[in-house]
Amino acid sequence: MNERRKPYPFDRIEPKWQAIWDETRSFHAPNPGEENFGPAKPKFYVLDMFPYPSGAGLHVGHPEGYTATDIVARYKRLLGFNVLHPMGWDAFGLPAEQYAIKTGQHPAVTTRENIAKFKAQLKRIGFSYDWEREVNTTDPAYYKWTQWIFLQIYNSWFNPETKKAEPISSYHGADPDAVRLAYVAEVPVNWCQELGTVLANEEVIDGKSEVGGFSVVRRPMRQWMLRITALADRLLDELDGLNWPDSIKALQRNWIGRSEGAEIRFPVAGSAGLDDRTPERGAPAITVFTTRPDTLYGATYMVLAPENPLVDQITADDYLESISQYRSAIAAKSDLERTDLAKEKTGAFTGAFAINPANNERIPIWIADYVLMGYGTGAIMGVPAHDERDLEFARKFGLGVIPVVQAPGKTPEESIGYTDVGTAINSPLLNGLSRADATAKISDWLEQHDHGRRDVRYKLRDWLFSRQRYWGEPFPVIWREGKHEALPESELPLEPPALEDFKPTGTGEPPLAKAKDWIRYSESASRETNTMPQWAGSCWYYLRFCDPQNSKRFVGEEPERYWMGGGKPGGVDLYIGGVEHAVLHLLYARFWHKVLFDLGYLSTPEPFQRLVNQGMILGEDGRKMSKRWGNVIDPLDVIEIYGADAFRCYEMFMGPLEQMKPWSMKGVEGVSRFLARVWRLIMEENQAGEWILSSEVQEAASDKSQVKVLHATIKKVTGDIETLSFNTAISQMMILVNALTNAPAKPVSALRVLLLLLNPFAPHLTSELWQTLAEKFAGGDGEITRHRWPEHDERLLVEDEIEIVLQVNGKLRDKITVGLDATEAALEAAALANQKVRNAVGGQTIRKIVVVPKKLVNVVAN
RNA sequence: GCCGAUGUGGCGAAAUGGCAGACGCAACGGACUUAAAAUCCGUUGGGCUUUAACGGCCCGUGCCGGUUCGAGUCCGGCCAUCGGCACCA
Repeated sequence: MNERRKPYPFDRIEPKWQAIWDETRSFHAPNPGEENFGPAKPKFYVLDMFPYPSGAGLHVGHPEGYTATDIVARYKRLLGFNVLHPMGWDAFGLPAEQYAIKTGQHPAVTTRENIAKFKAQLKRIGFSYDWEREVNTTDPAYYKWTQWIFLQIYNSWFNPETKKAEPISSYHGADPDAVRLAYVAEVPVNWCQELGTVLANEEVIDGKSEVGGFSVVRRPMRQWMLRITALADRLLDELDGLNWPDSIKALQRNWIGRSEGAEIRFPVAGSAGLDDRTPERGAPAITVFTTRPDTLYGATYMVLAPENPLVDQITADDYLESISQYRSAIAAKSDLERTDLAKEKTGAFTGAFAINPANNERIPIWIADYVLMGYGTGAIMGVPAHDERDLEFARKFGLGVIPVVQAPGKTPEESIGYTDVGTAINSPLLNGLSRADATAKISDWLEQHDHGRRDVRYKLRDWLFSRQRYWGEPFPVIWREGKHEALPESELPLEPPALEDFKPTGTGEPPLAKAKDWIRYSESASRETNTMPQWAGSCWYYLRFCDPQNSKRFVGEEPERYWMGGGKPGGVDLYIGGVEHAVLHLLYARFWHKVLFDLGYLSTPEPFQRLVNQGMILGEDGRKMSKRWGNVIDPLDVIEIYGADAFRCYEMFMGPLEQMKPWSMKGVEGVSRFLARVWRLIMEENQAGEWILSSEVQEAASDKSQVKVLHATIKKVTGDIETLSFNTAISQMMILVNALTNAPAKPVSALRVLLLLLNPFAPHLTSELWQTLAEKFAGGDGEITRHRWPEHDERLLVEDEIEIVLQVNGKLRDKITVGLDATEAALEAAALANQKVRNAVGGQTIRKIVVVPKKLVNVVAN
């Protein structure tokens, strides 16, 4: 590529200003009590989702959100806010460890290198982070508090009466370990052999690991769990008050998956061939969960999940073999095969019967893999007339259909999906009732007769919180005689052992188990060898940013109150990041936050008040950027050619922040041209080819049309930054620059306003030009960042004459210019006198004339 | 299947129910230049029309309908694309 002349010297001014900002601590946000803290200033906390510092460095997706928050941060500072705008590193996690295993380098080393690279790249883009607040989740001074928070969770329980997390000391039951918010359970988990670890449900996509895409199997293991389900209702209900995209709220609601219904108990009647004999061995009843208790009369069979332990107790001797065969066949299937919707229903009869409590009918009990052990009670009542899946099963195995609610003029089978229009039939207690009434009545009846009770179930599972990996926070827990205990707070941070070999063991035993000395805690106690998942550190980093150096507390009370609480509605004022965290990070962080809030450590119940997701940036070919397509754009390459300011502005000019949009180098060039035009408004080249202040820059007054466009721009840019409509803000500044370019004289006052408006977008360019103007013209002393955001004067936007649109039957016919004070009658008269309007009306009769003052006249005729 | 988002020129896009396509890209024309690049100025949704000239007329925001003096925008019903969830009882 031939060396072309830079349109303006960004390669000189960008490093210059980045150095000045560092030296003068331009973007340090003082905490209450700190030097230079202004108590009168309102606070604004604007946060990015901190990155995982991968070896590949930044891609163009990172700076999209970061530029948006940086513009808001710089704008709010100019408005006089005390702005918290921090950055840090989510540095624990699988990729660093996988890389370490491959290269033999310790993950701490690669992590340190990657962070240095990321940080240099971010600085190169000119972000105004307060680097004095940098945090790193793998720093013992940080994860000390991650471990401490785990202990707070471990030492609490959810009190159903207060609906709050409380210290475990307020629990008066026999076994506190049964109610802790962090507990150990032997549960079927997602085991990934390739990664050598278990994974949370949220980390498994289509039966494969989210990281690496390796296959994941179900396997029972003893694991640490966090009781997030206890907070399910609050996590659901408190979404309502948040300023988040509806789509993200919907994703979380969907993930929590609240269903209201009832638990119903069906007594087991006896085995086939042993009519009506009460069984002697166990299994007195099967409990099901249903969202449709009003269809109880239609239950013609029952189904247990194949894994349900009750199967062993109820299966009749003659059926033991066929049931056993079916269960083995199902166990051999992967999750993916099992959940394949297209496949036919399968199942096997247990030989046992249950009694429908509503009508005392004997109904057969089957097992089938369309019933899942993990949801509800692992058992259902089969109601073929009201559930398509049950109908399919009943048809295949001939299990009868009794309509309970029937649509008018439809057969029972046709009634499925139309039940709402009918009223109950074939249901002695419920006949004639609407669905809502029938549900209420049967629920009351079940409770009165002790056959069941109202119940709520969630799709949300408790959070599987342990991993069999090396590169994570060790649990601050020891084991003594088979029981877990919290490590004393004084022993935090608990650092992992310095292992030479940190590869997964392949057996499910964590790598830390290899560190025999480290494991041994005392004569009688040993350490927990699992580690925490990557999510742990990111669950609370936004809190640490408020007070990152505090060695006494995870966050000081006063800084927390100031940055997170104080003003209503509180919390992080603006949080921008990728949509991929809709149900993982954002749900986990809310959970931790609520527990800490309940325990009295925090001043607001929700962490993130306003959330925005930036859209993905695609390659120039419209495909997702990927090495495979060779369409990956490296931000540093772009900055090399066009400069950081052009890069920032282009990313914001591409289109709406939240929208997915393709990259265009031509587009970058266009924005770069715009910035060069701004430069040349103020600078010109002398004979020697040096840039000097342009002779056209003068201390003159702006003319009327300049004043108008200037104030329109102040108004538009201010409003657009508030709504994050950066693309239209830049458009408006282009209009202003075009107007100034055409003017023979460039008034200093107008230029200064332009520079202030553009400063959040192109901070280097505007800083340099501001300084250049200050050298010759009074009134601009000091850095641009110390000045005030301009305000527009509405009176200067008012036009003397306005253009009025003339329509006939809603179609544009002409435009006329009238005085501002034209009355409605005058407008009407002007319209009727207009030749084009008269032509359009022709011989028709005028029925009506609509006059919208200052806008239009519409003549309706036919 | 359920939930959510999106659909406007050659392209990225803009438009409190009131002039559709601001701004930018690309393209074309012009100025400057020995020439090119850069820069500056202009034209640019489609169609029809001999308009001498200021032009004139029709169509146009995924599709069908509705509300309204007036719909890209509001309402109802479809279609397509993308994303999420999915045998959750």
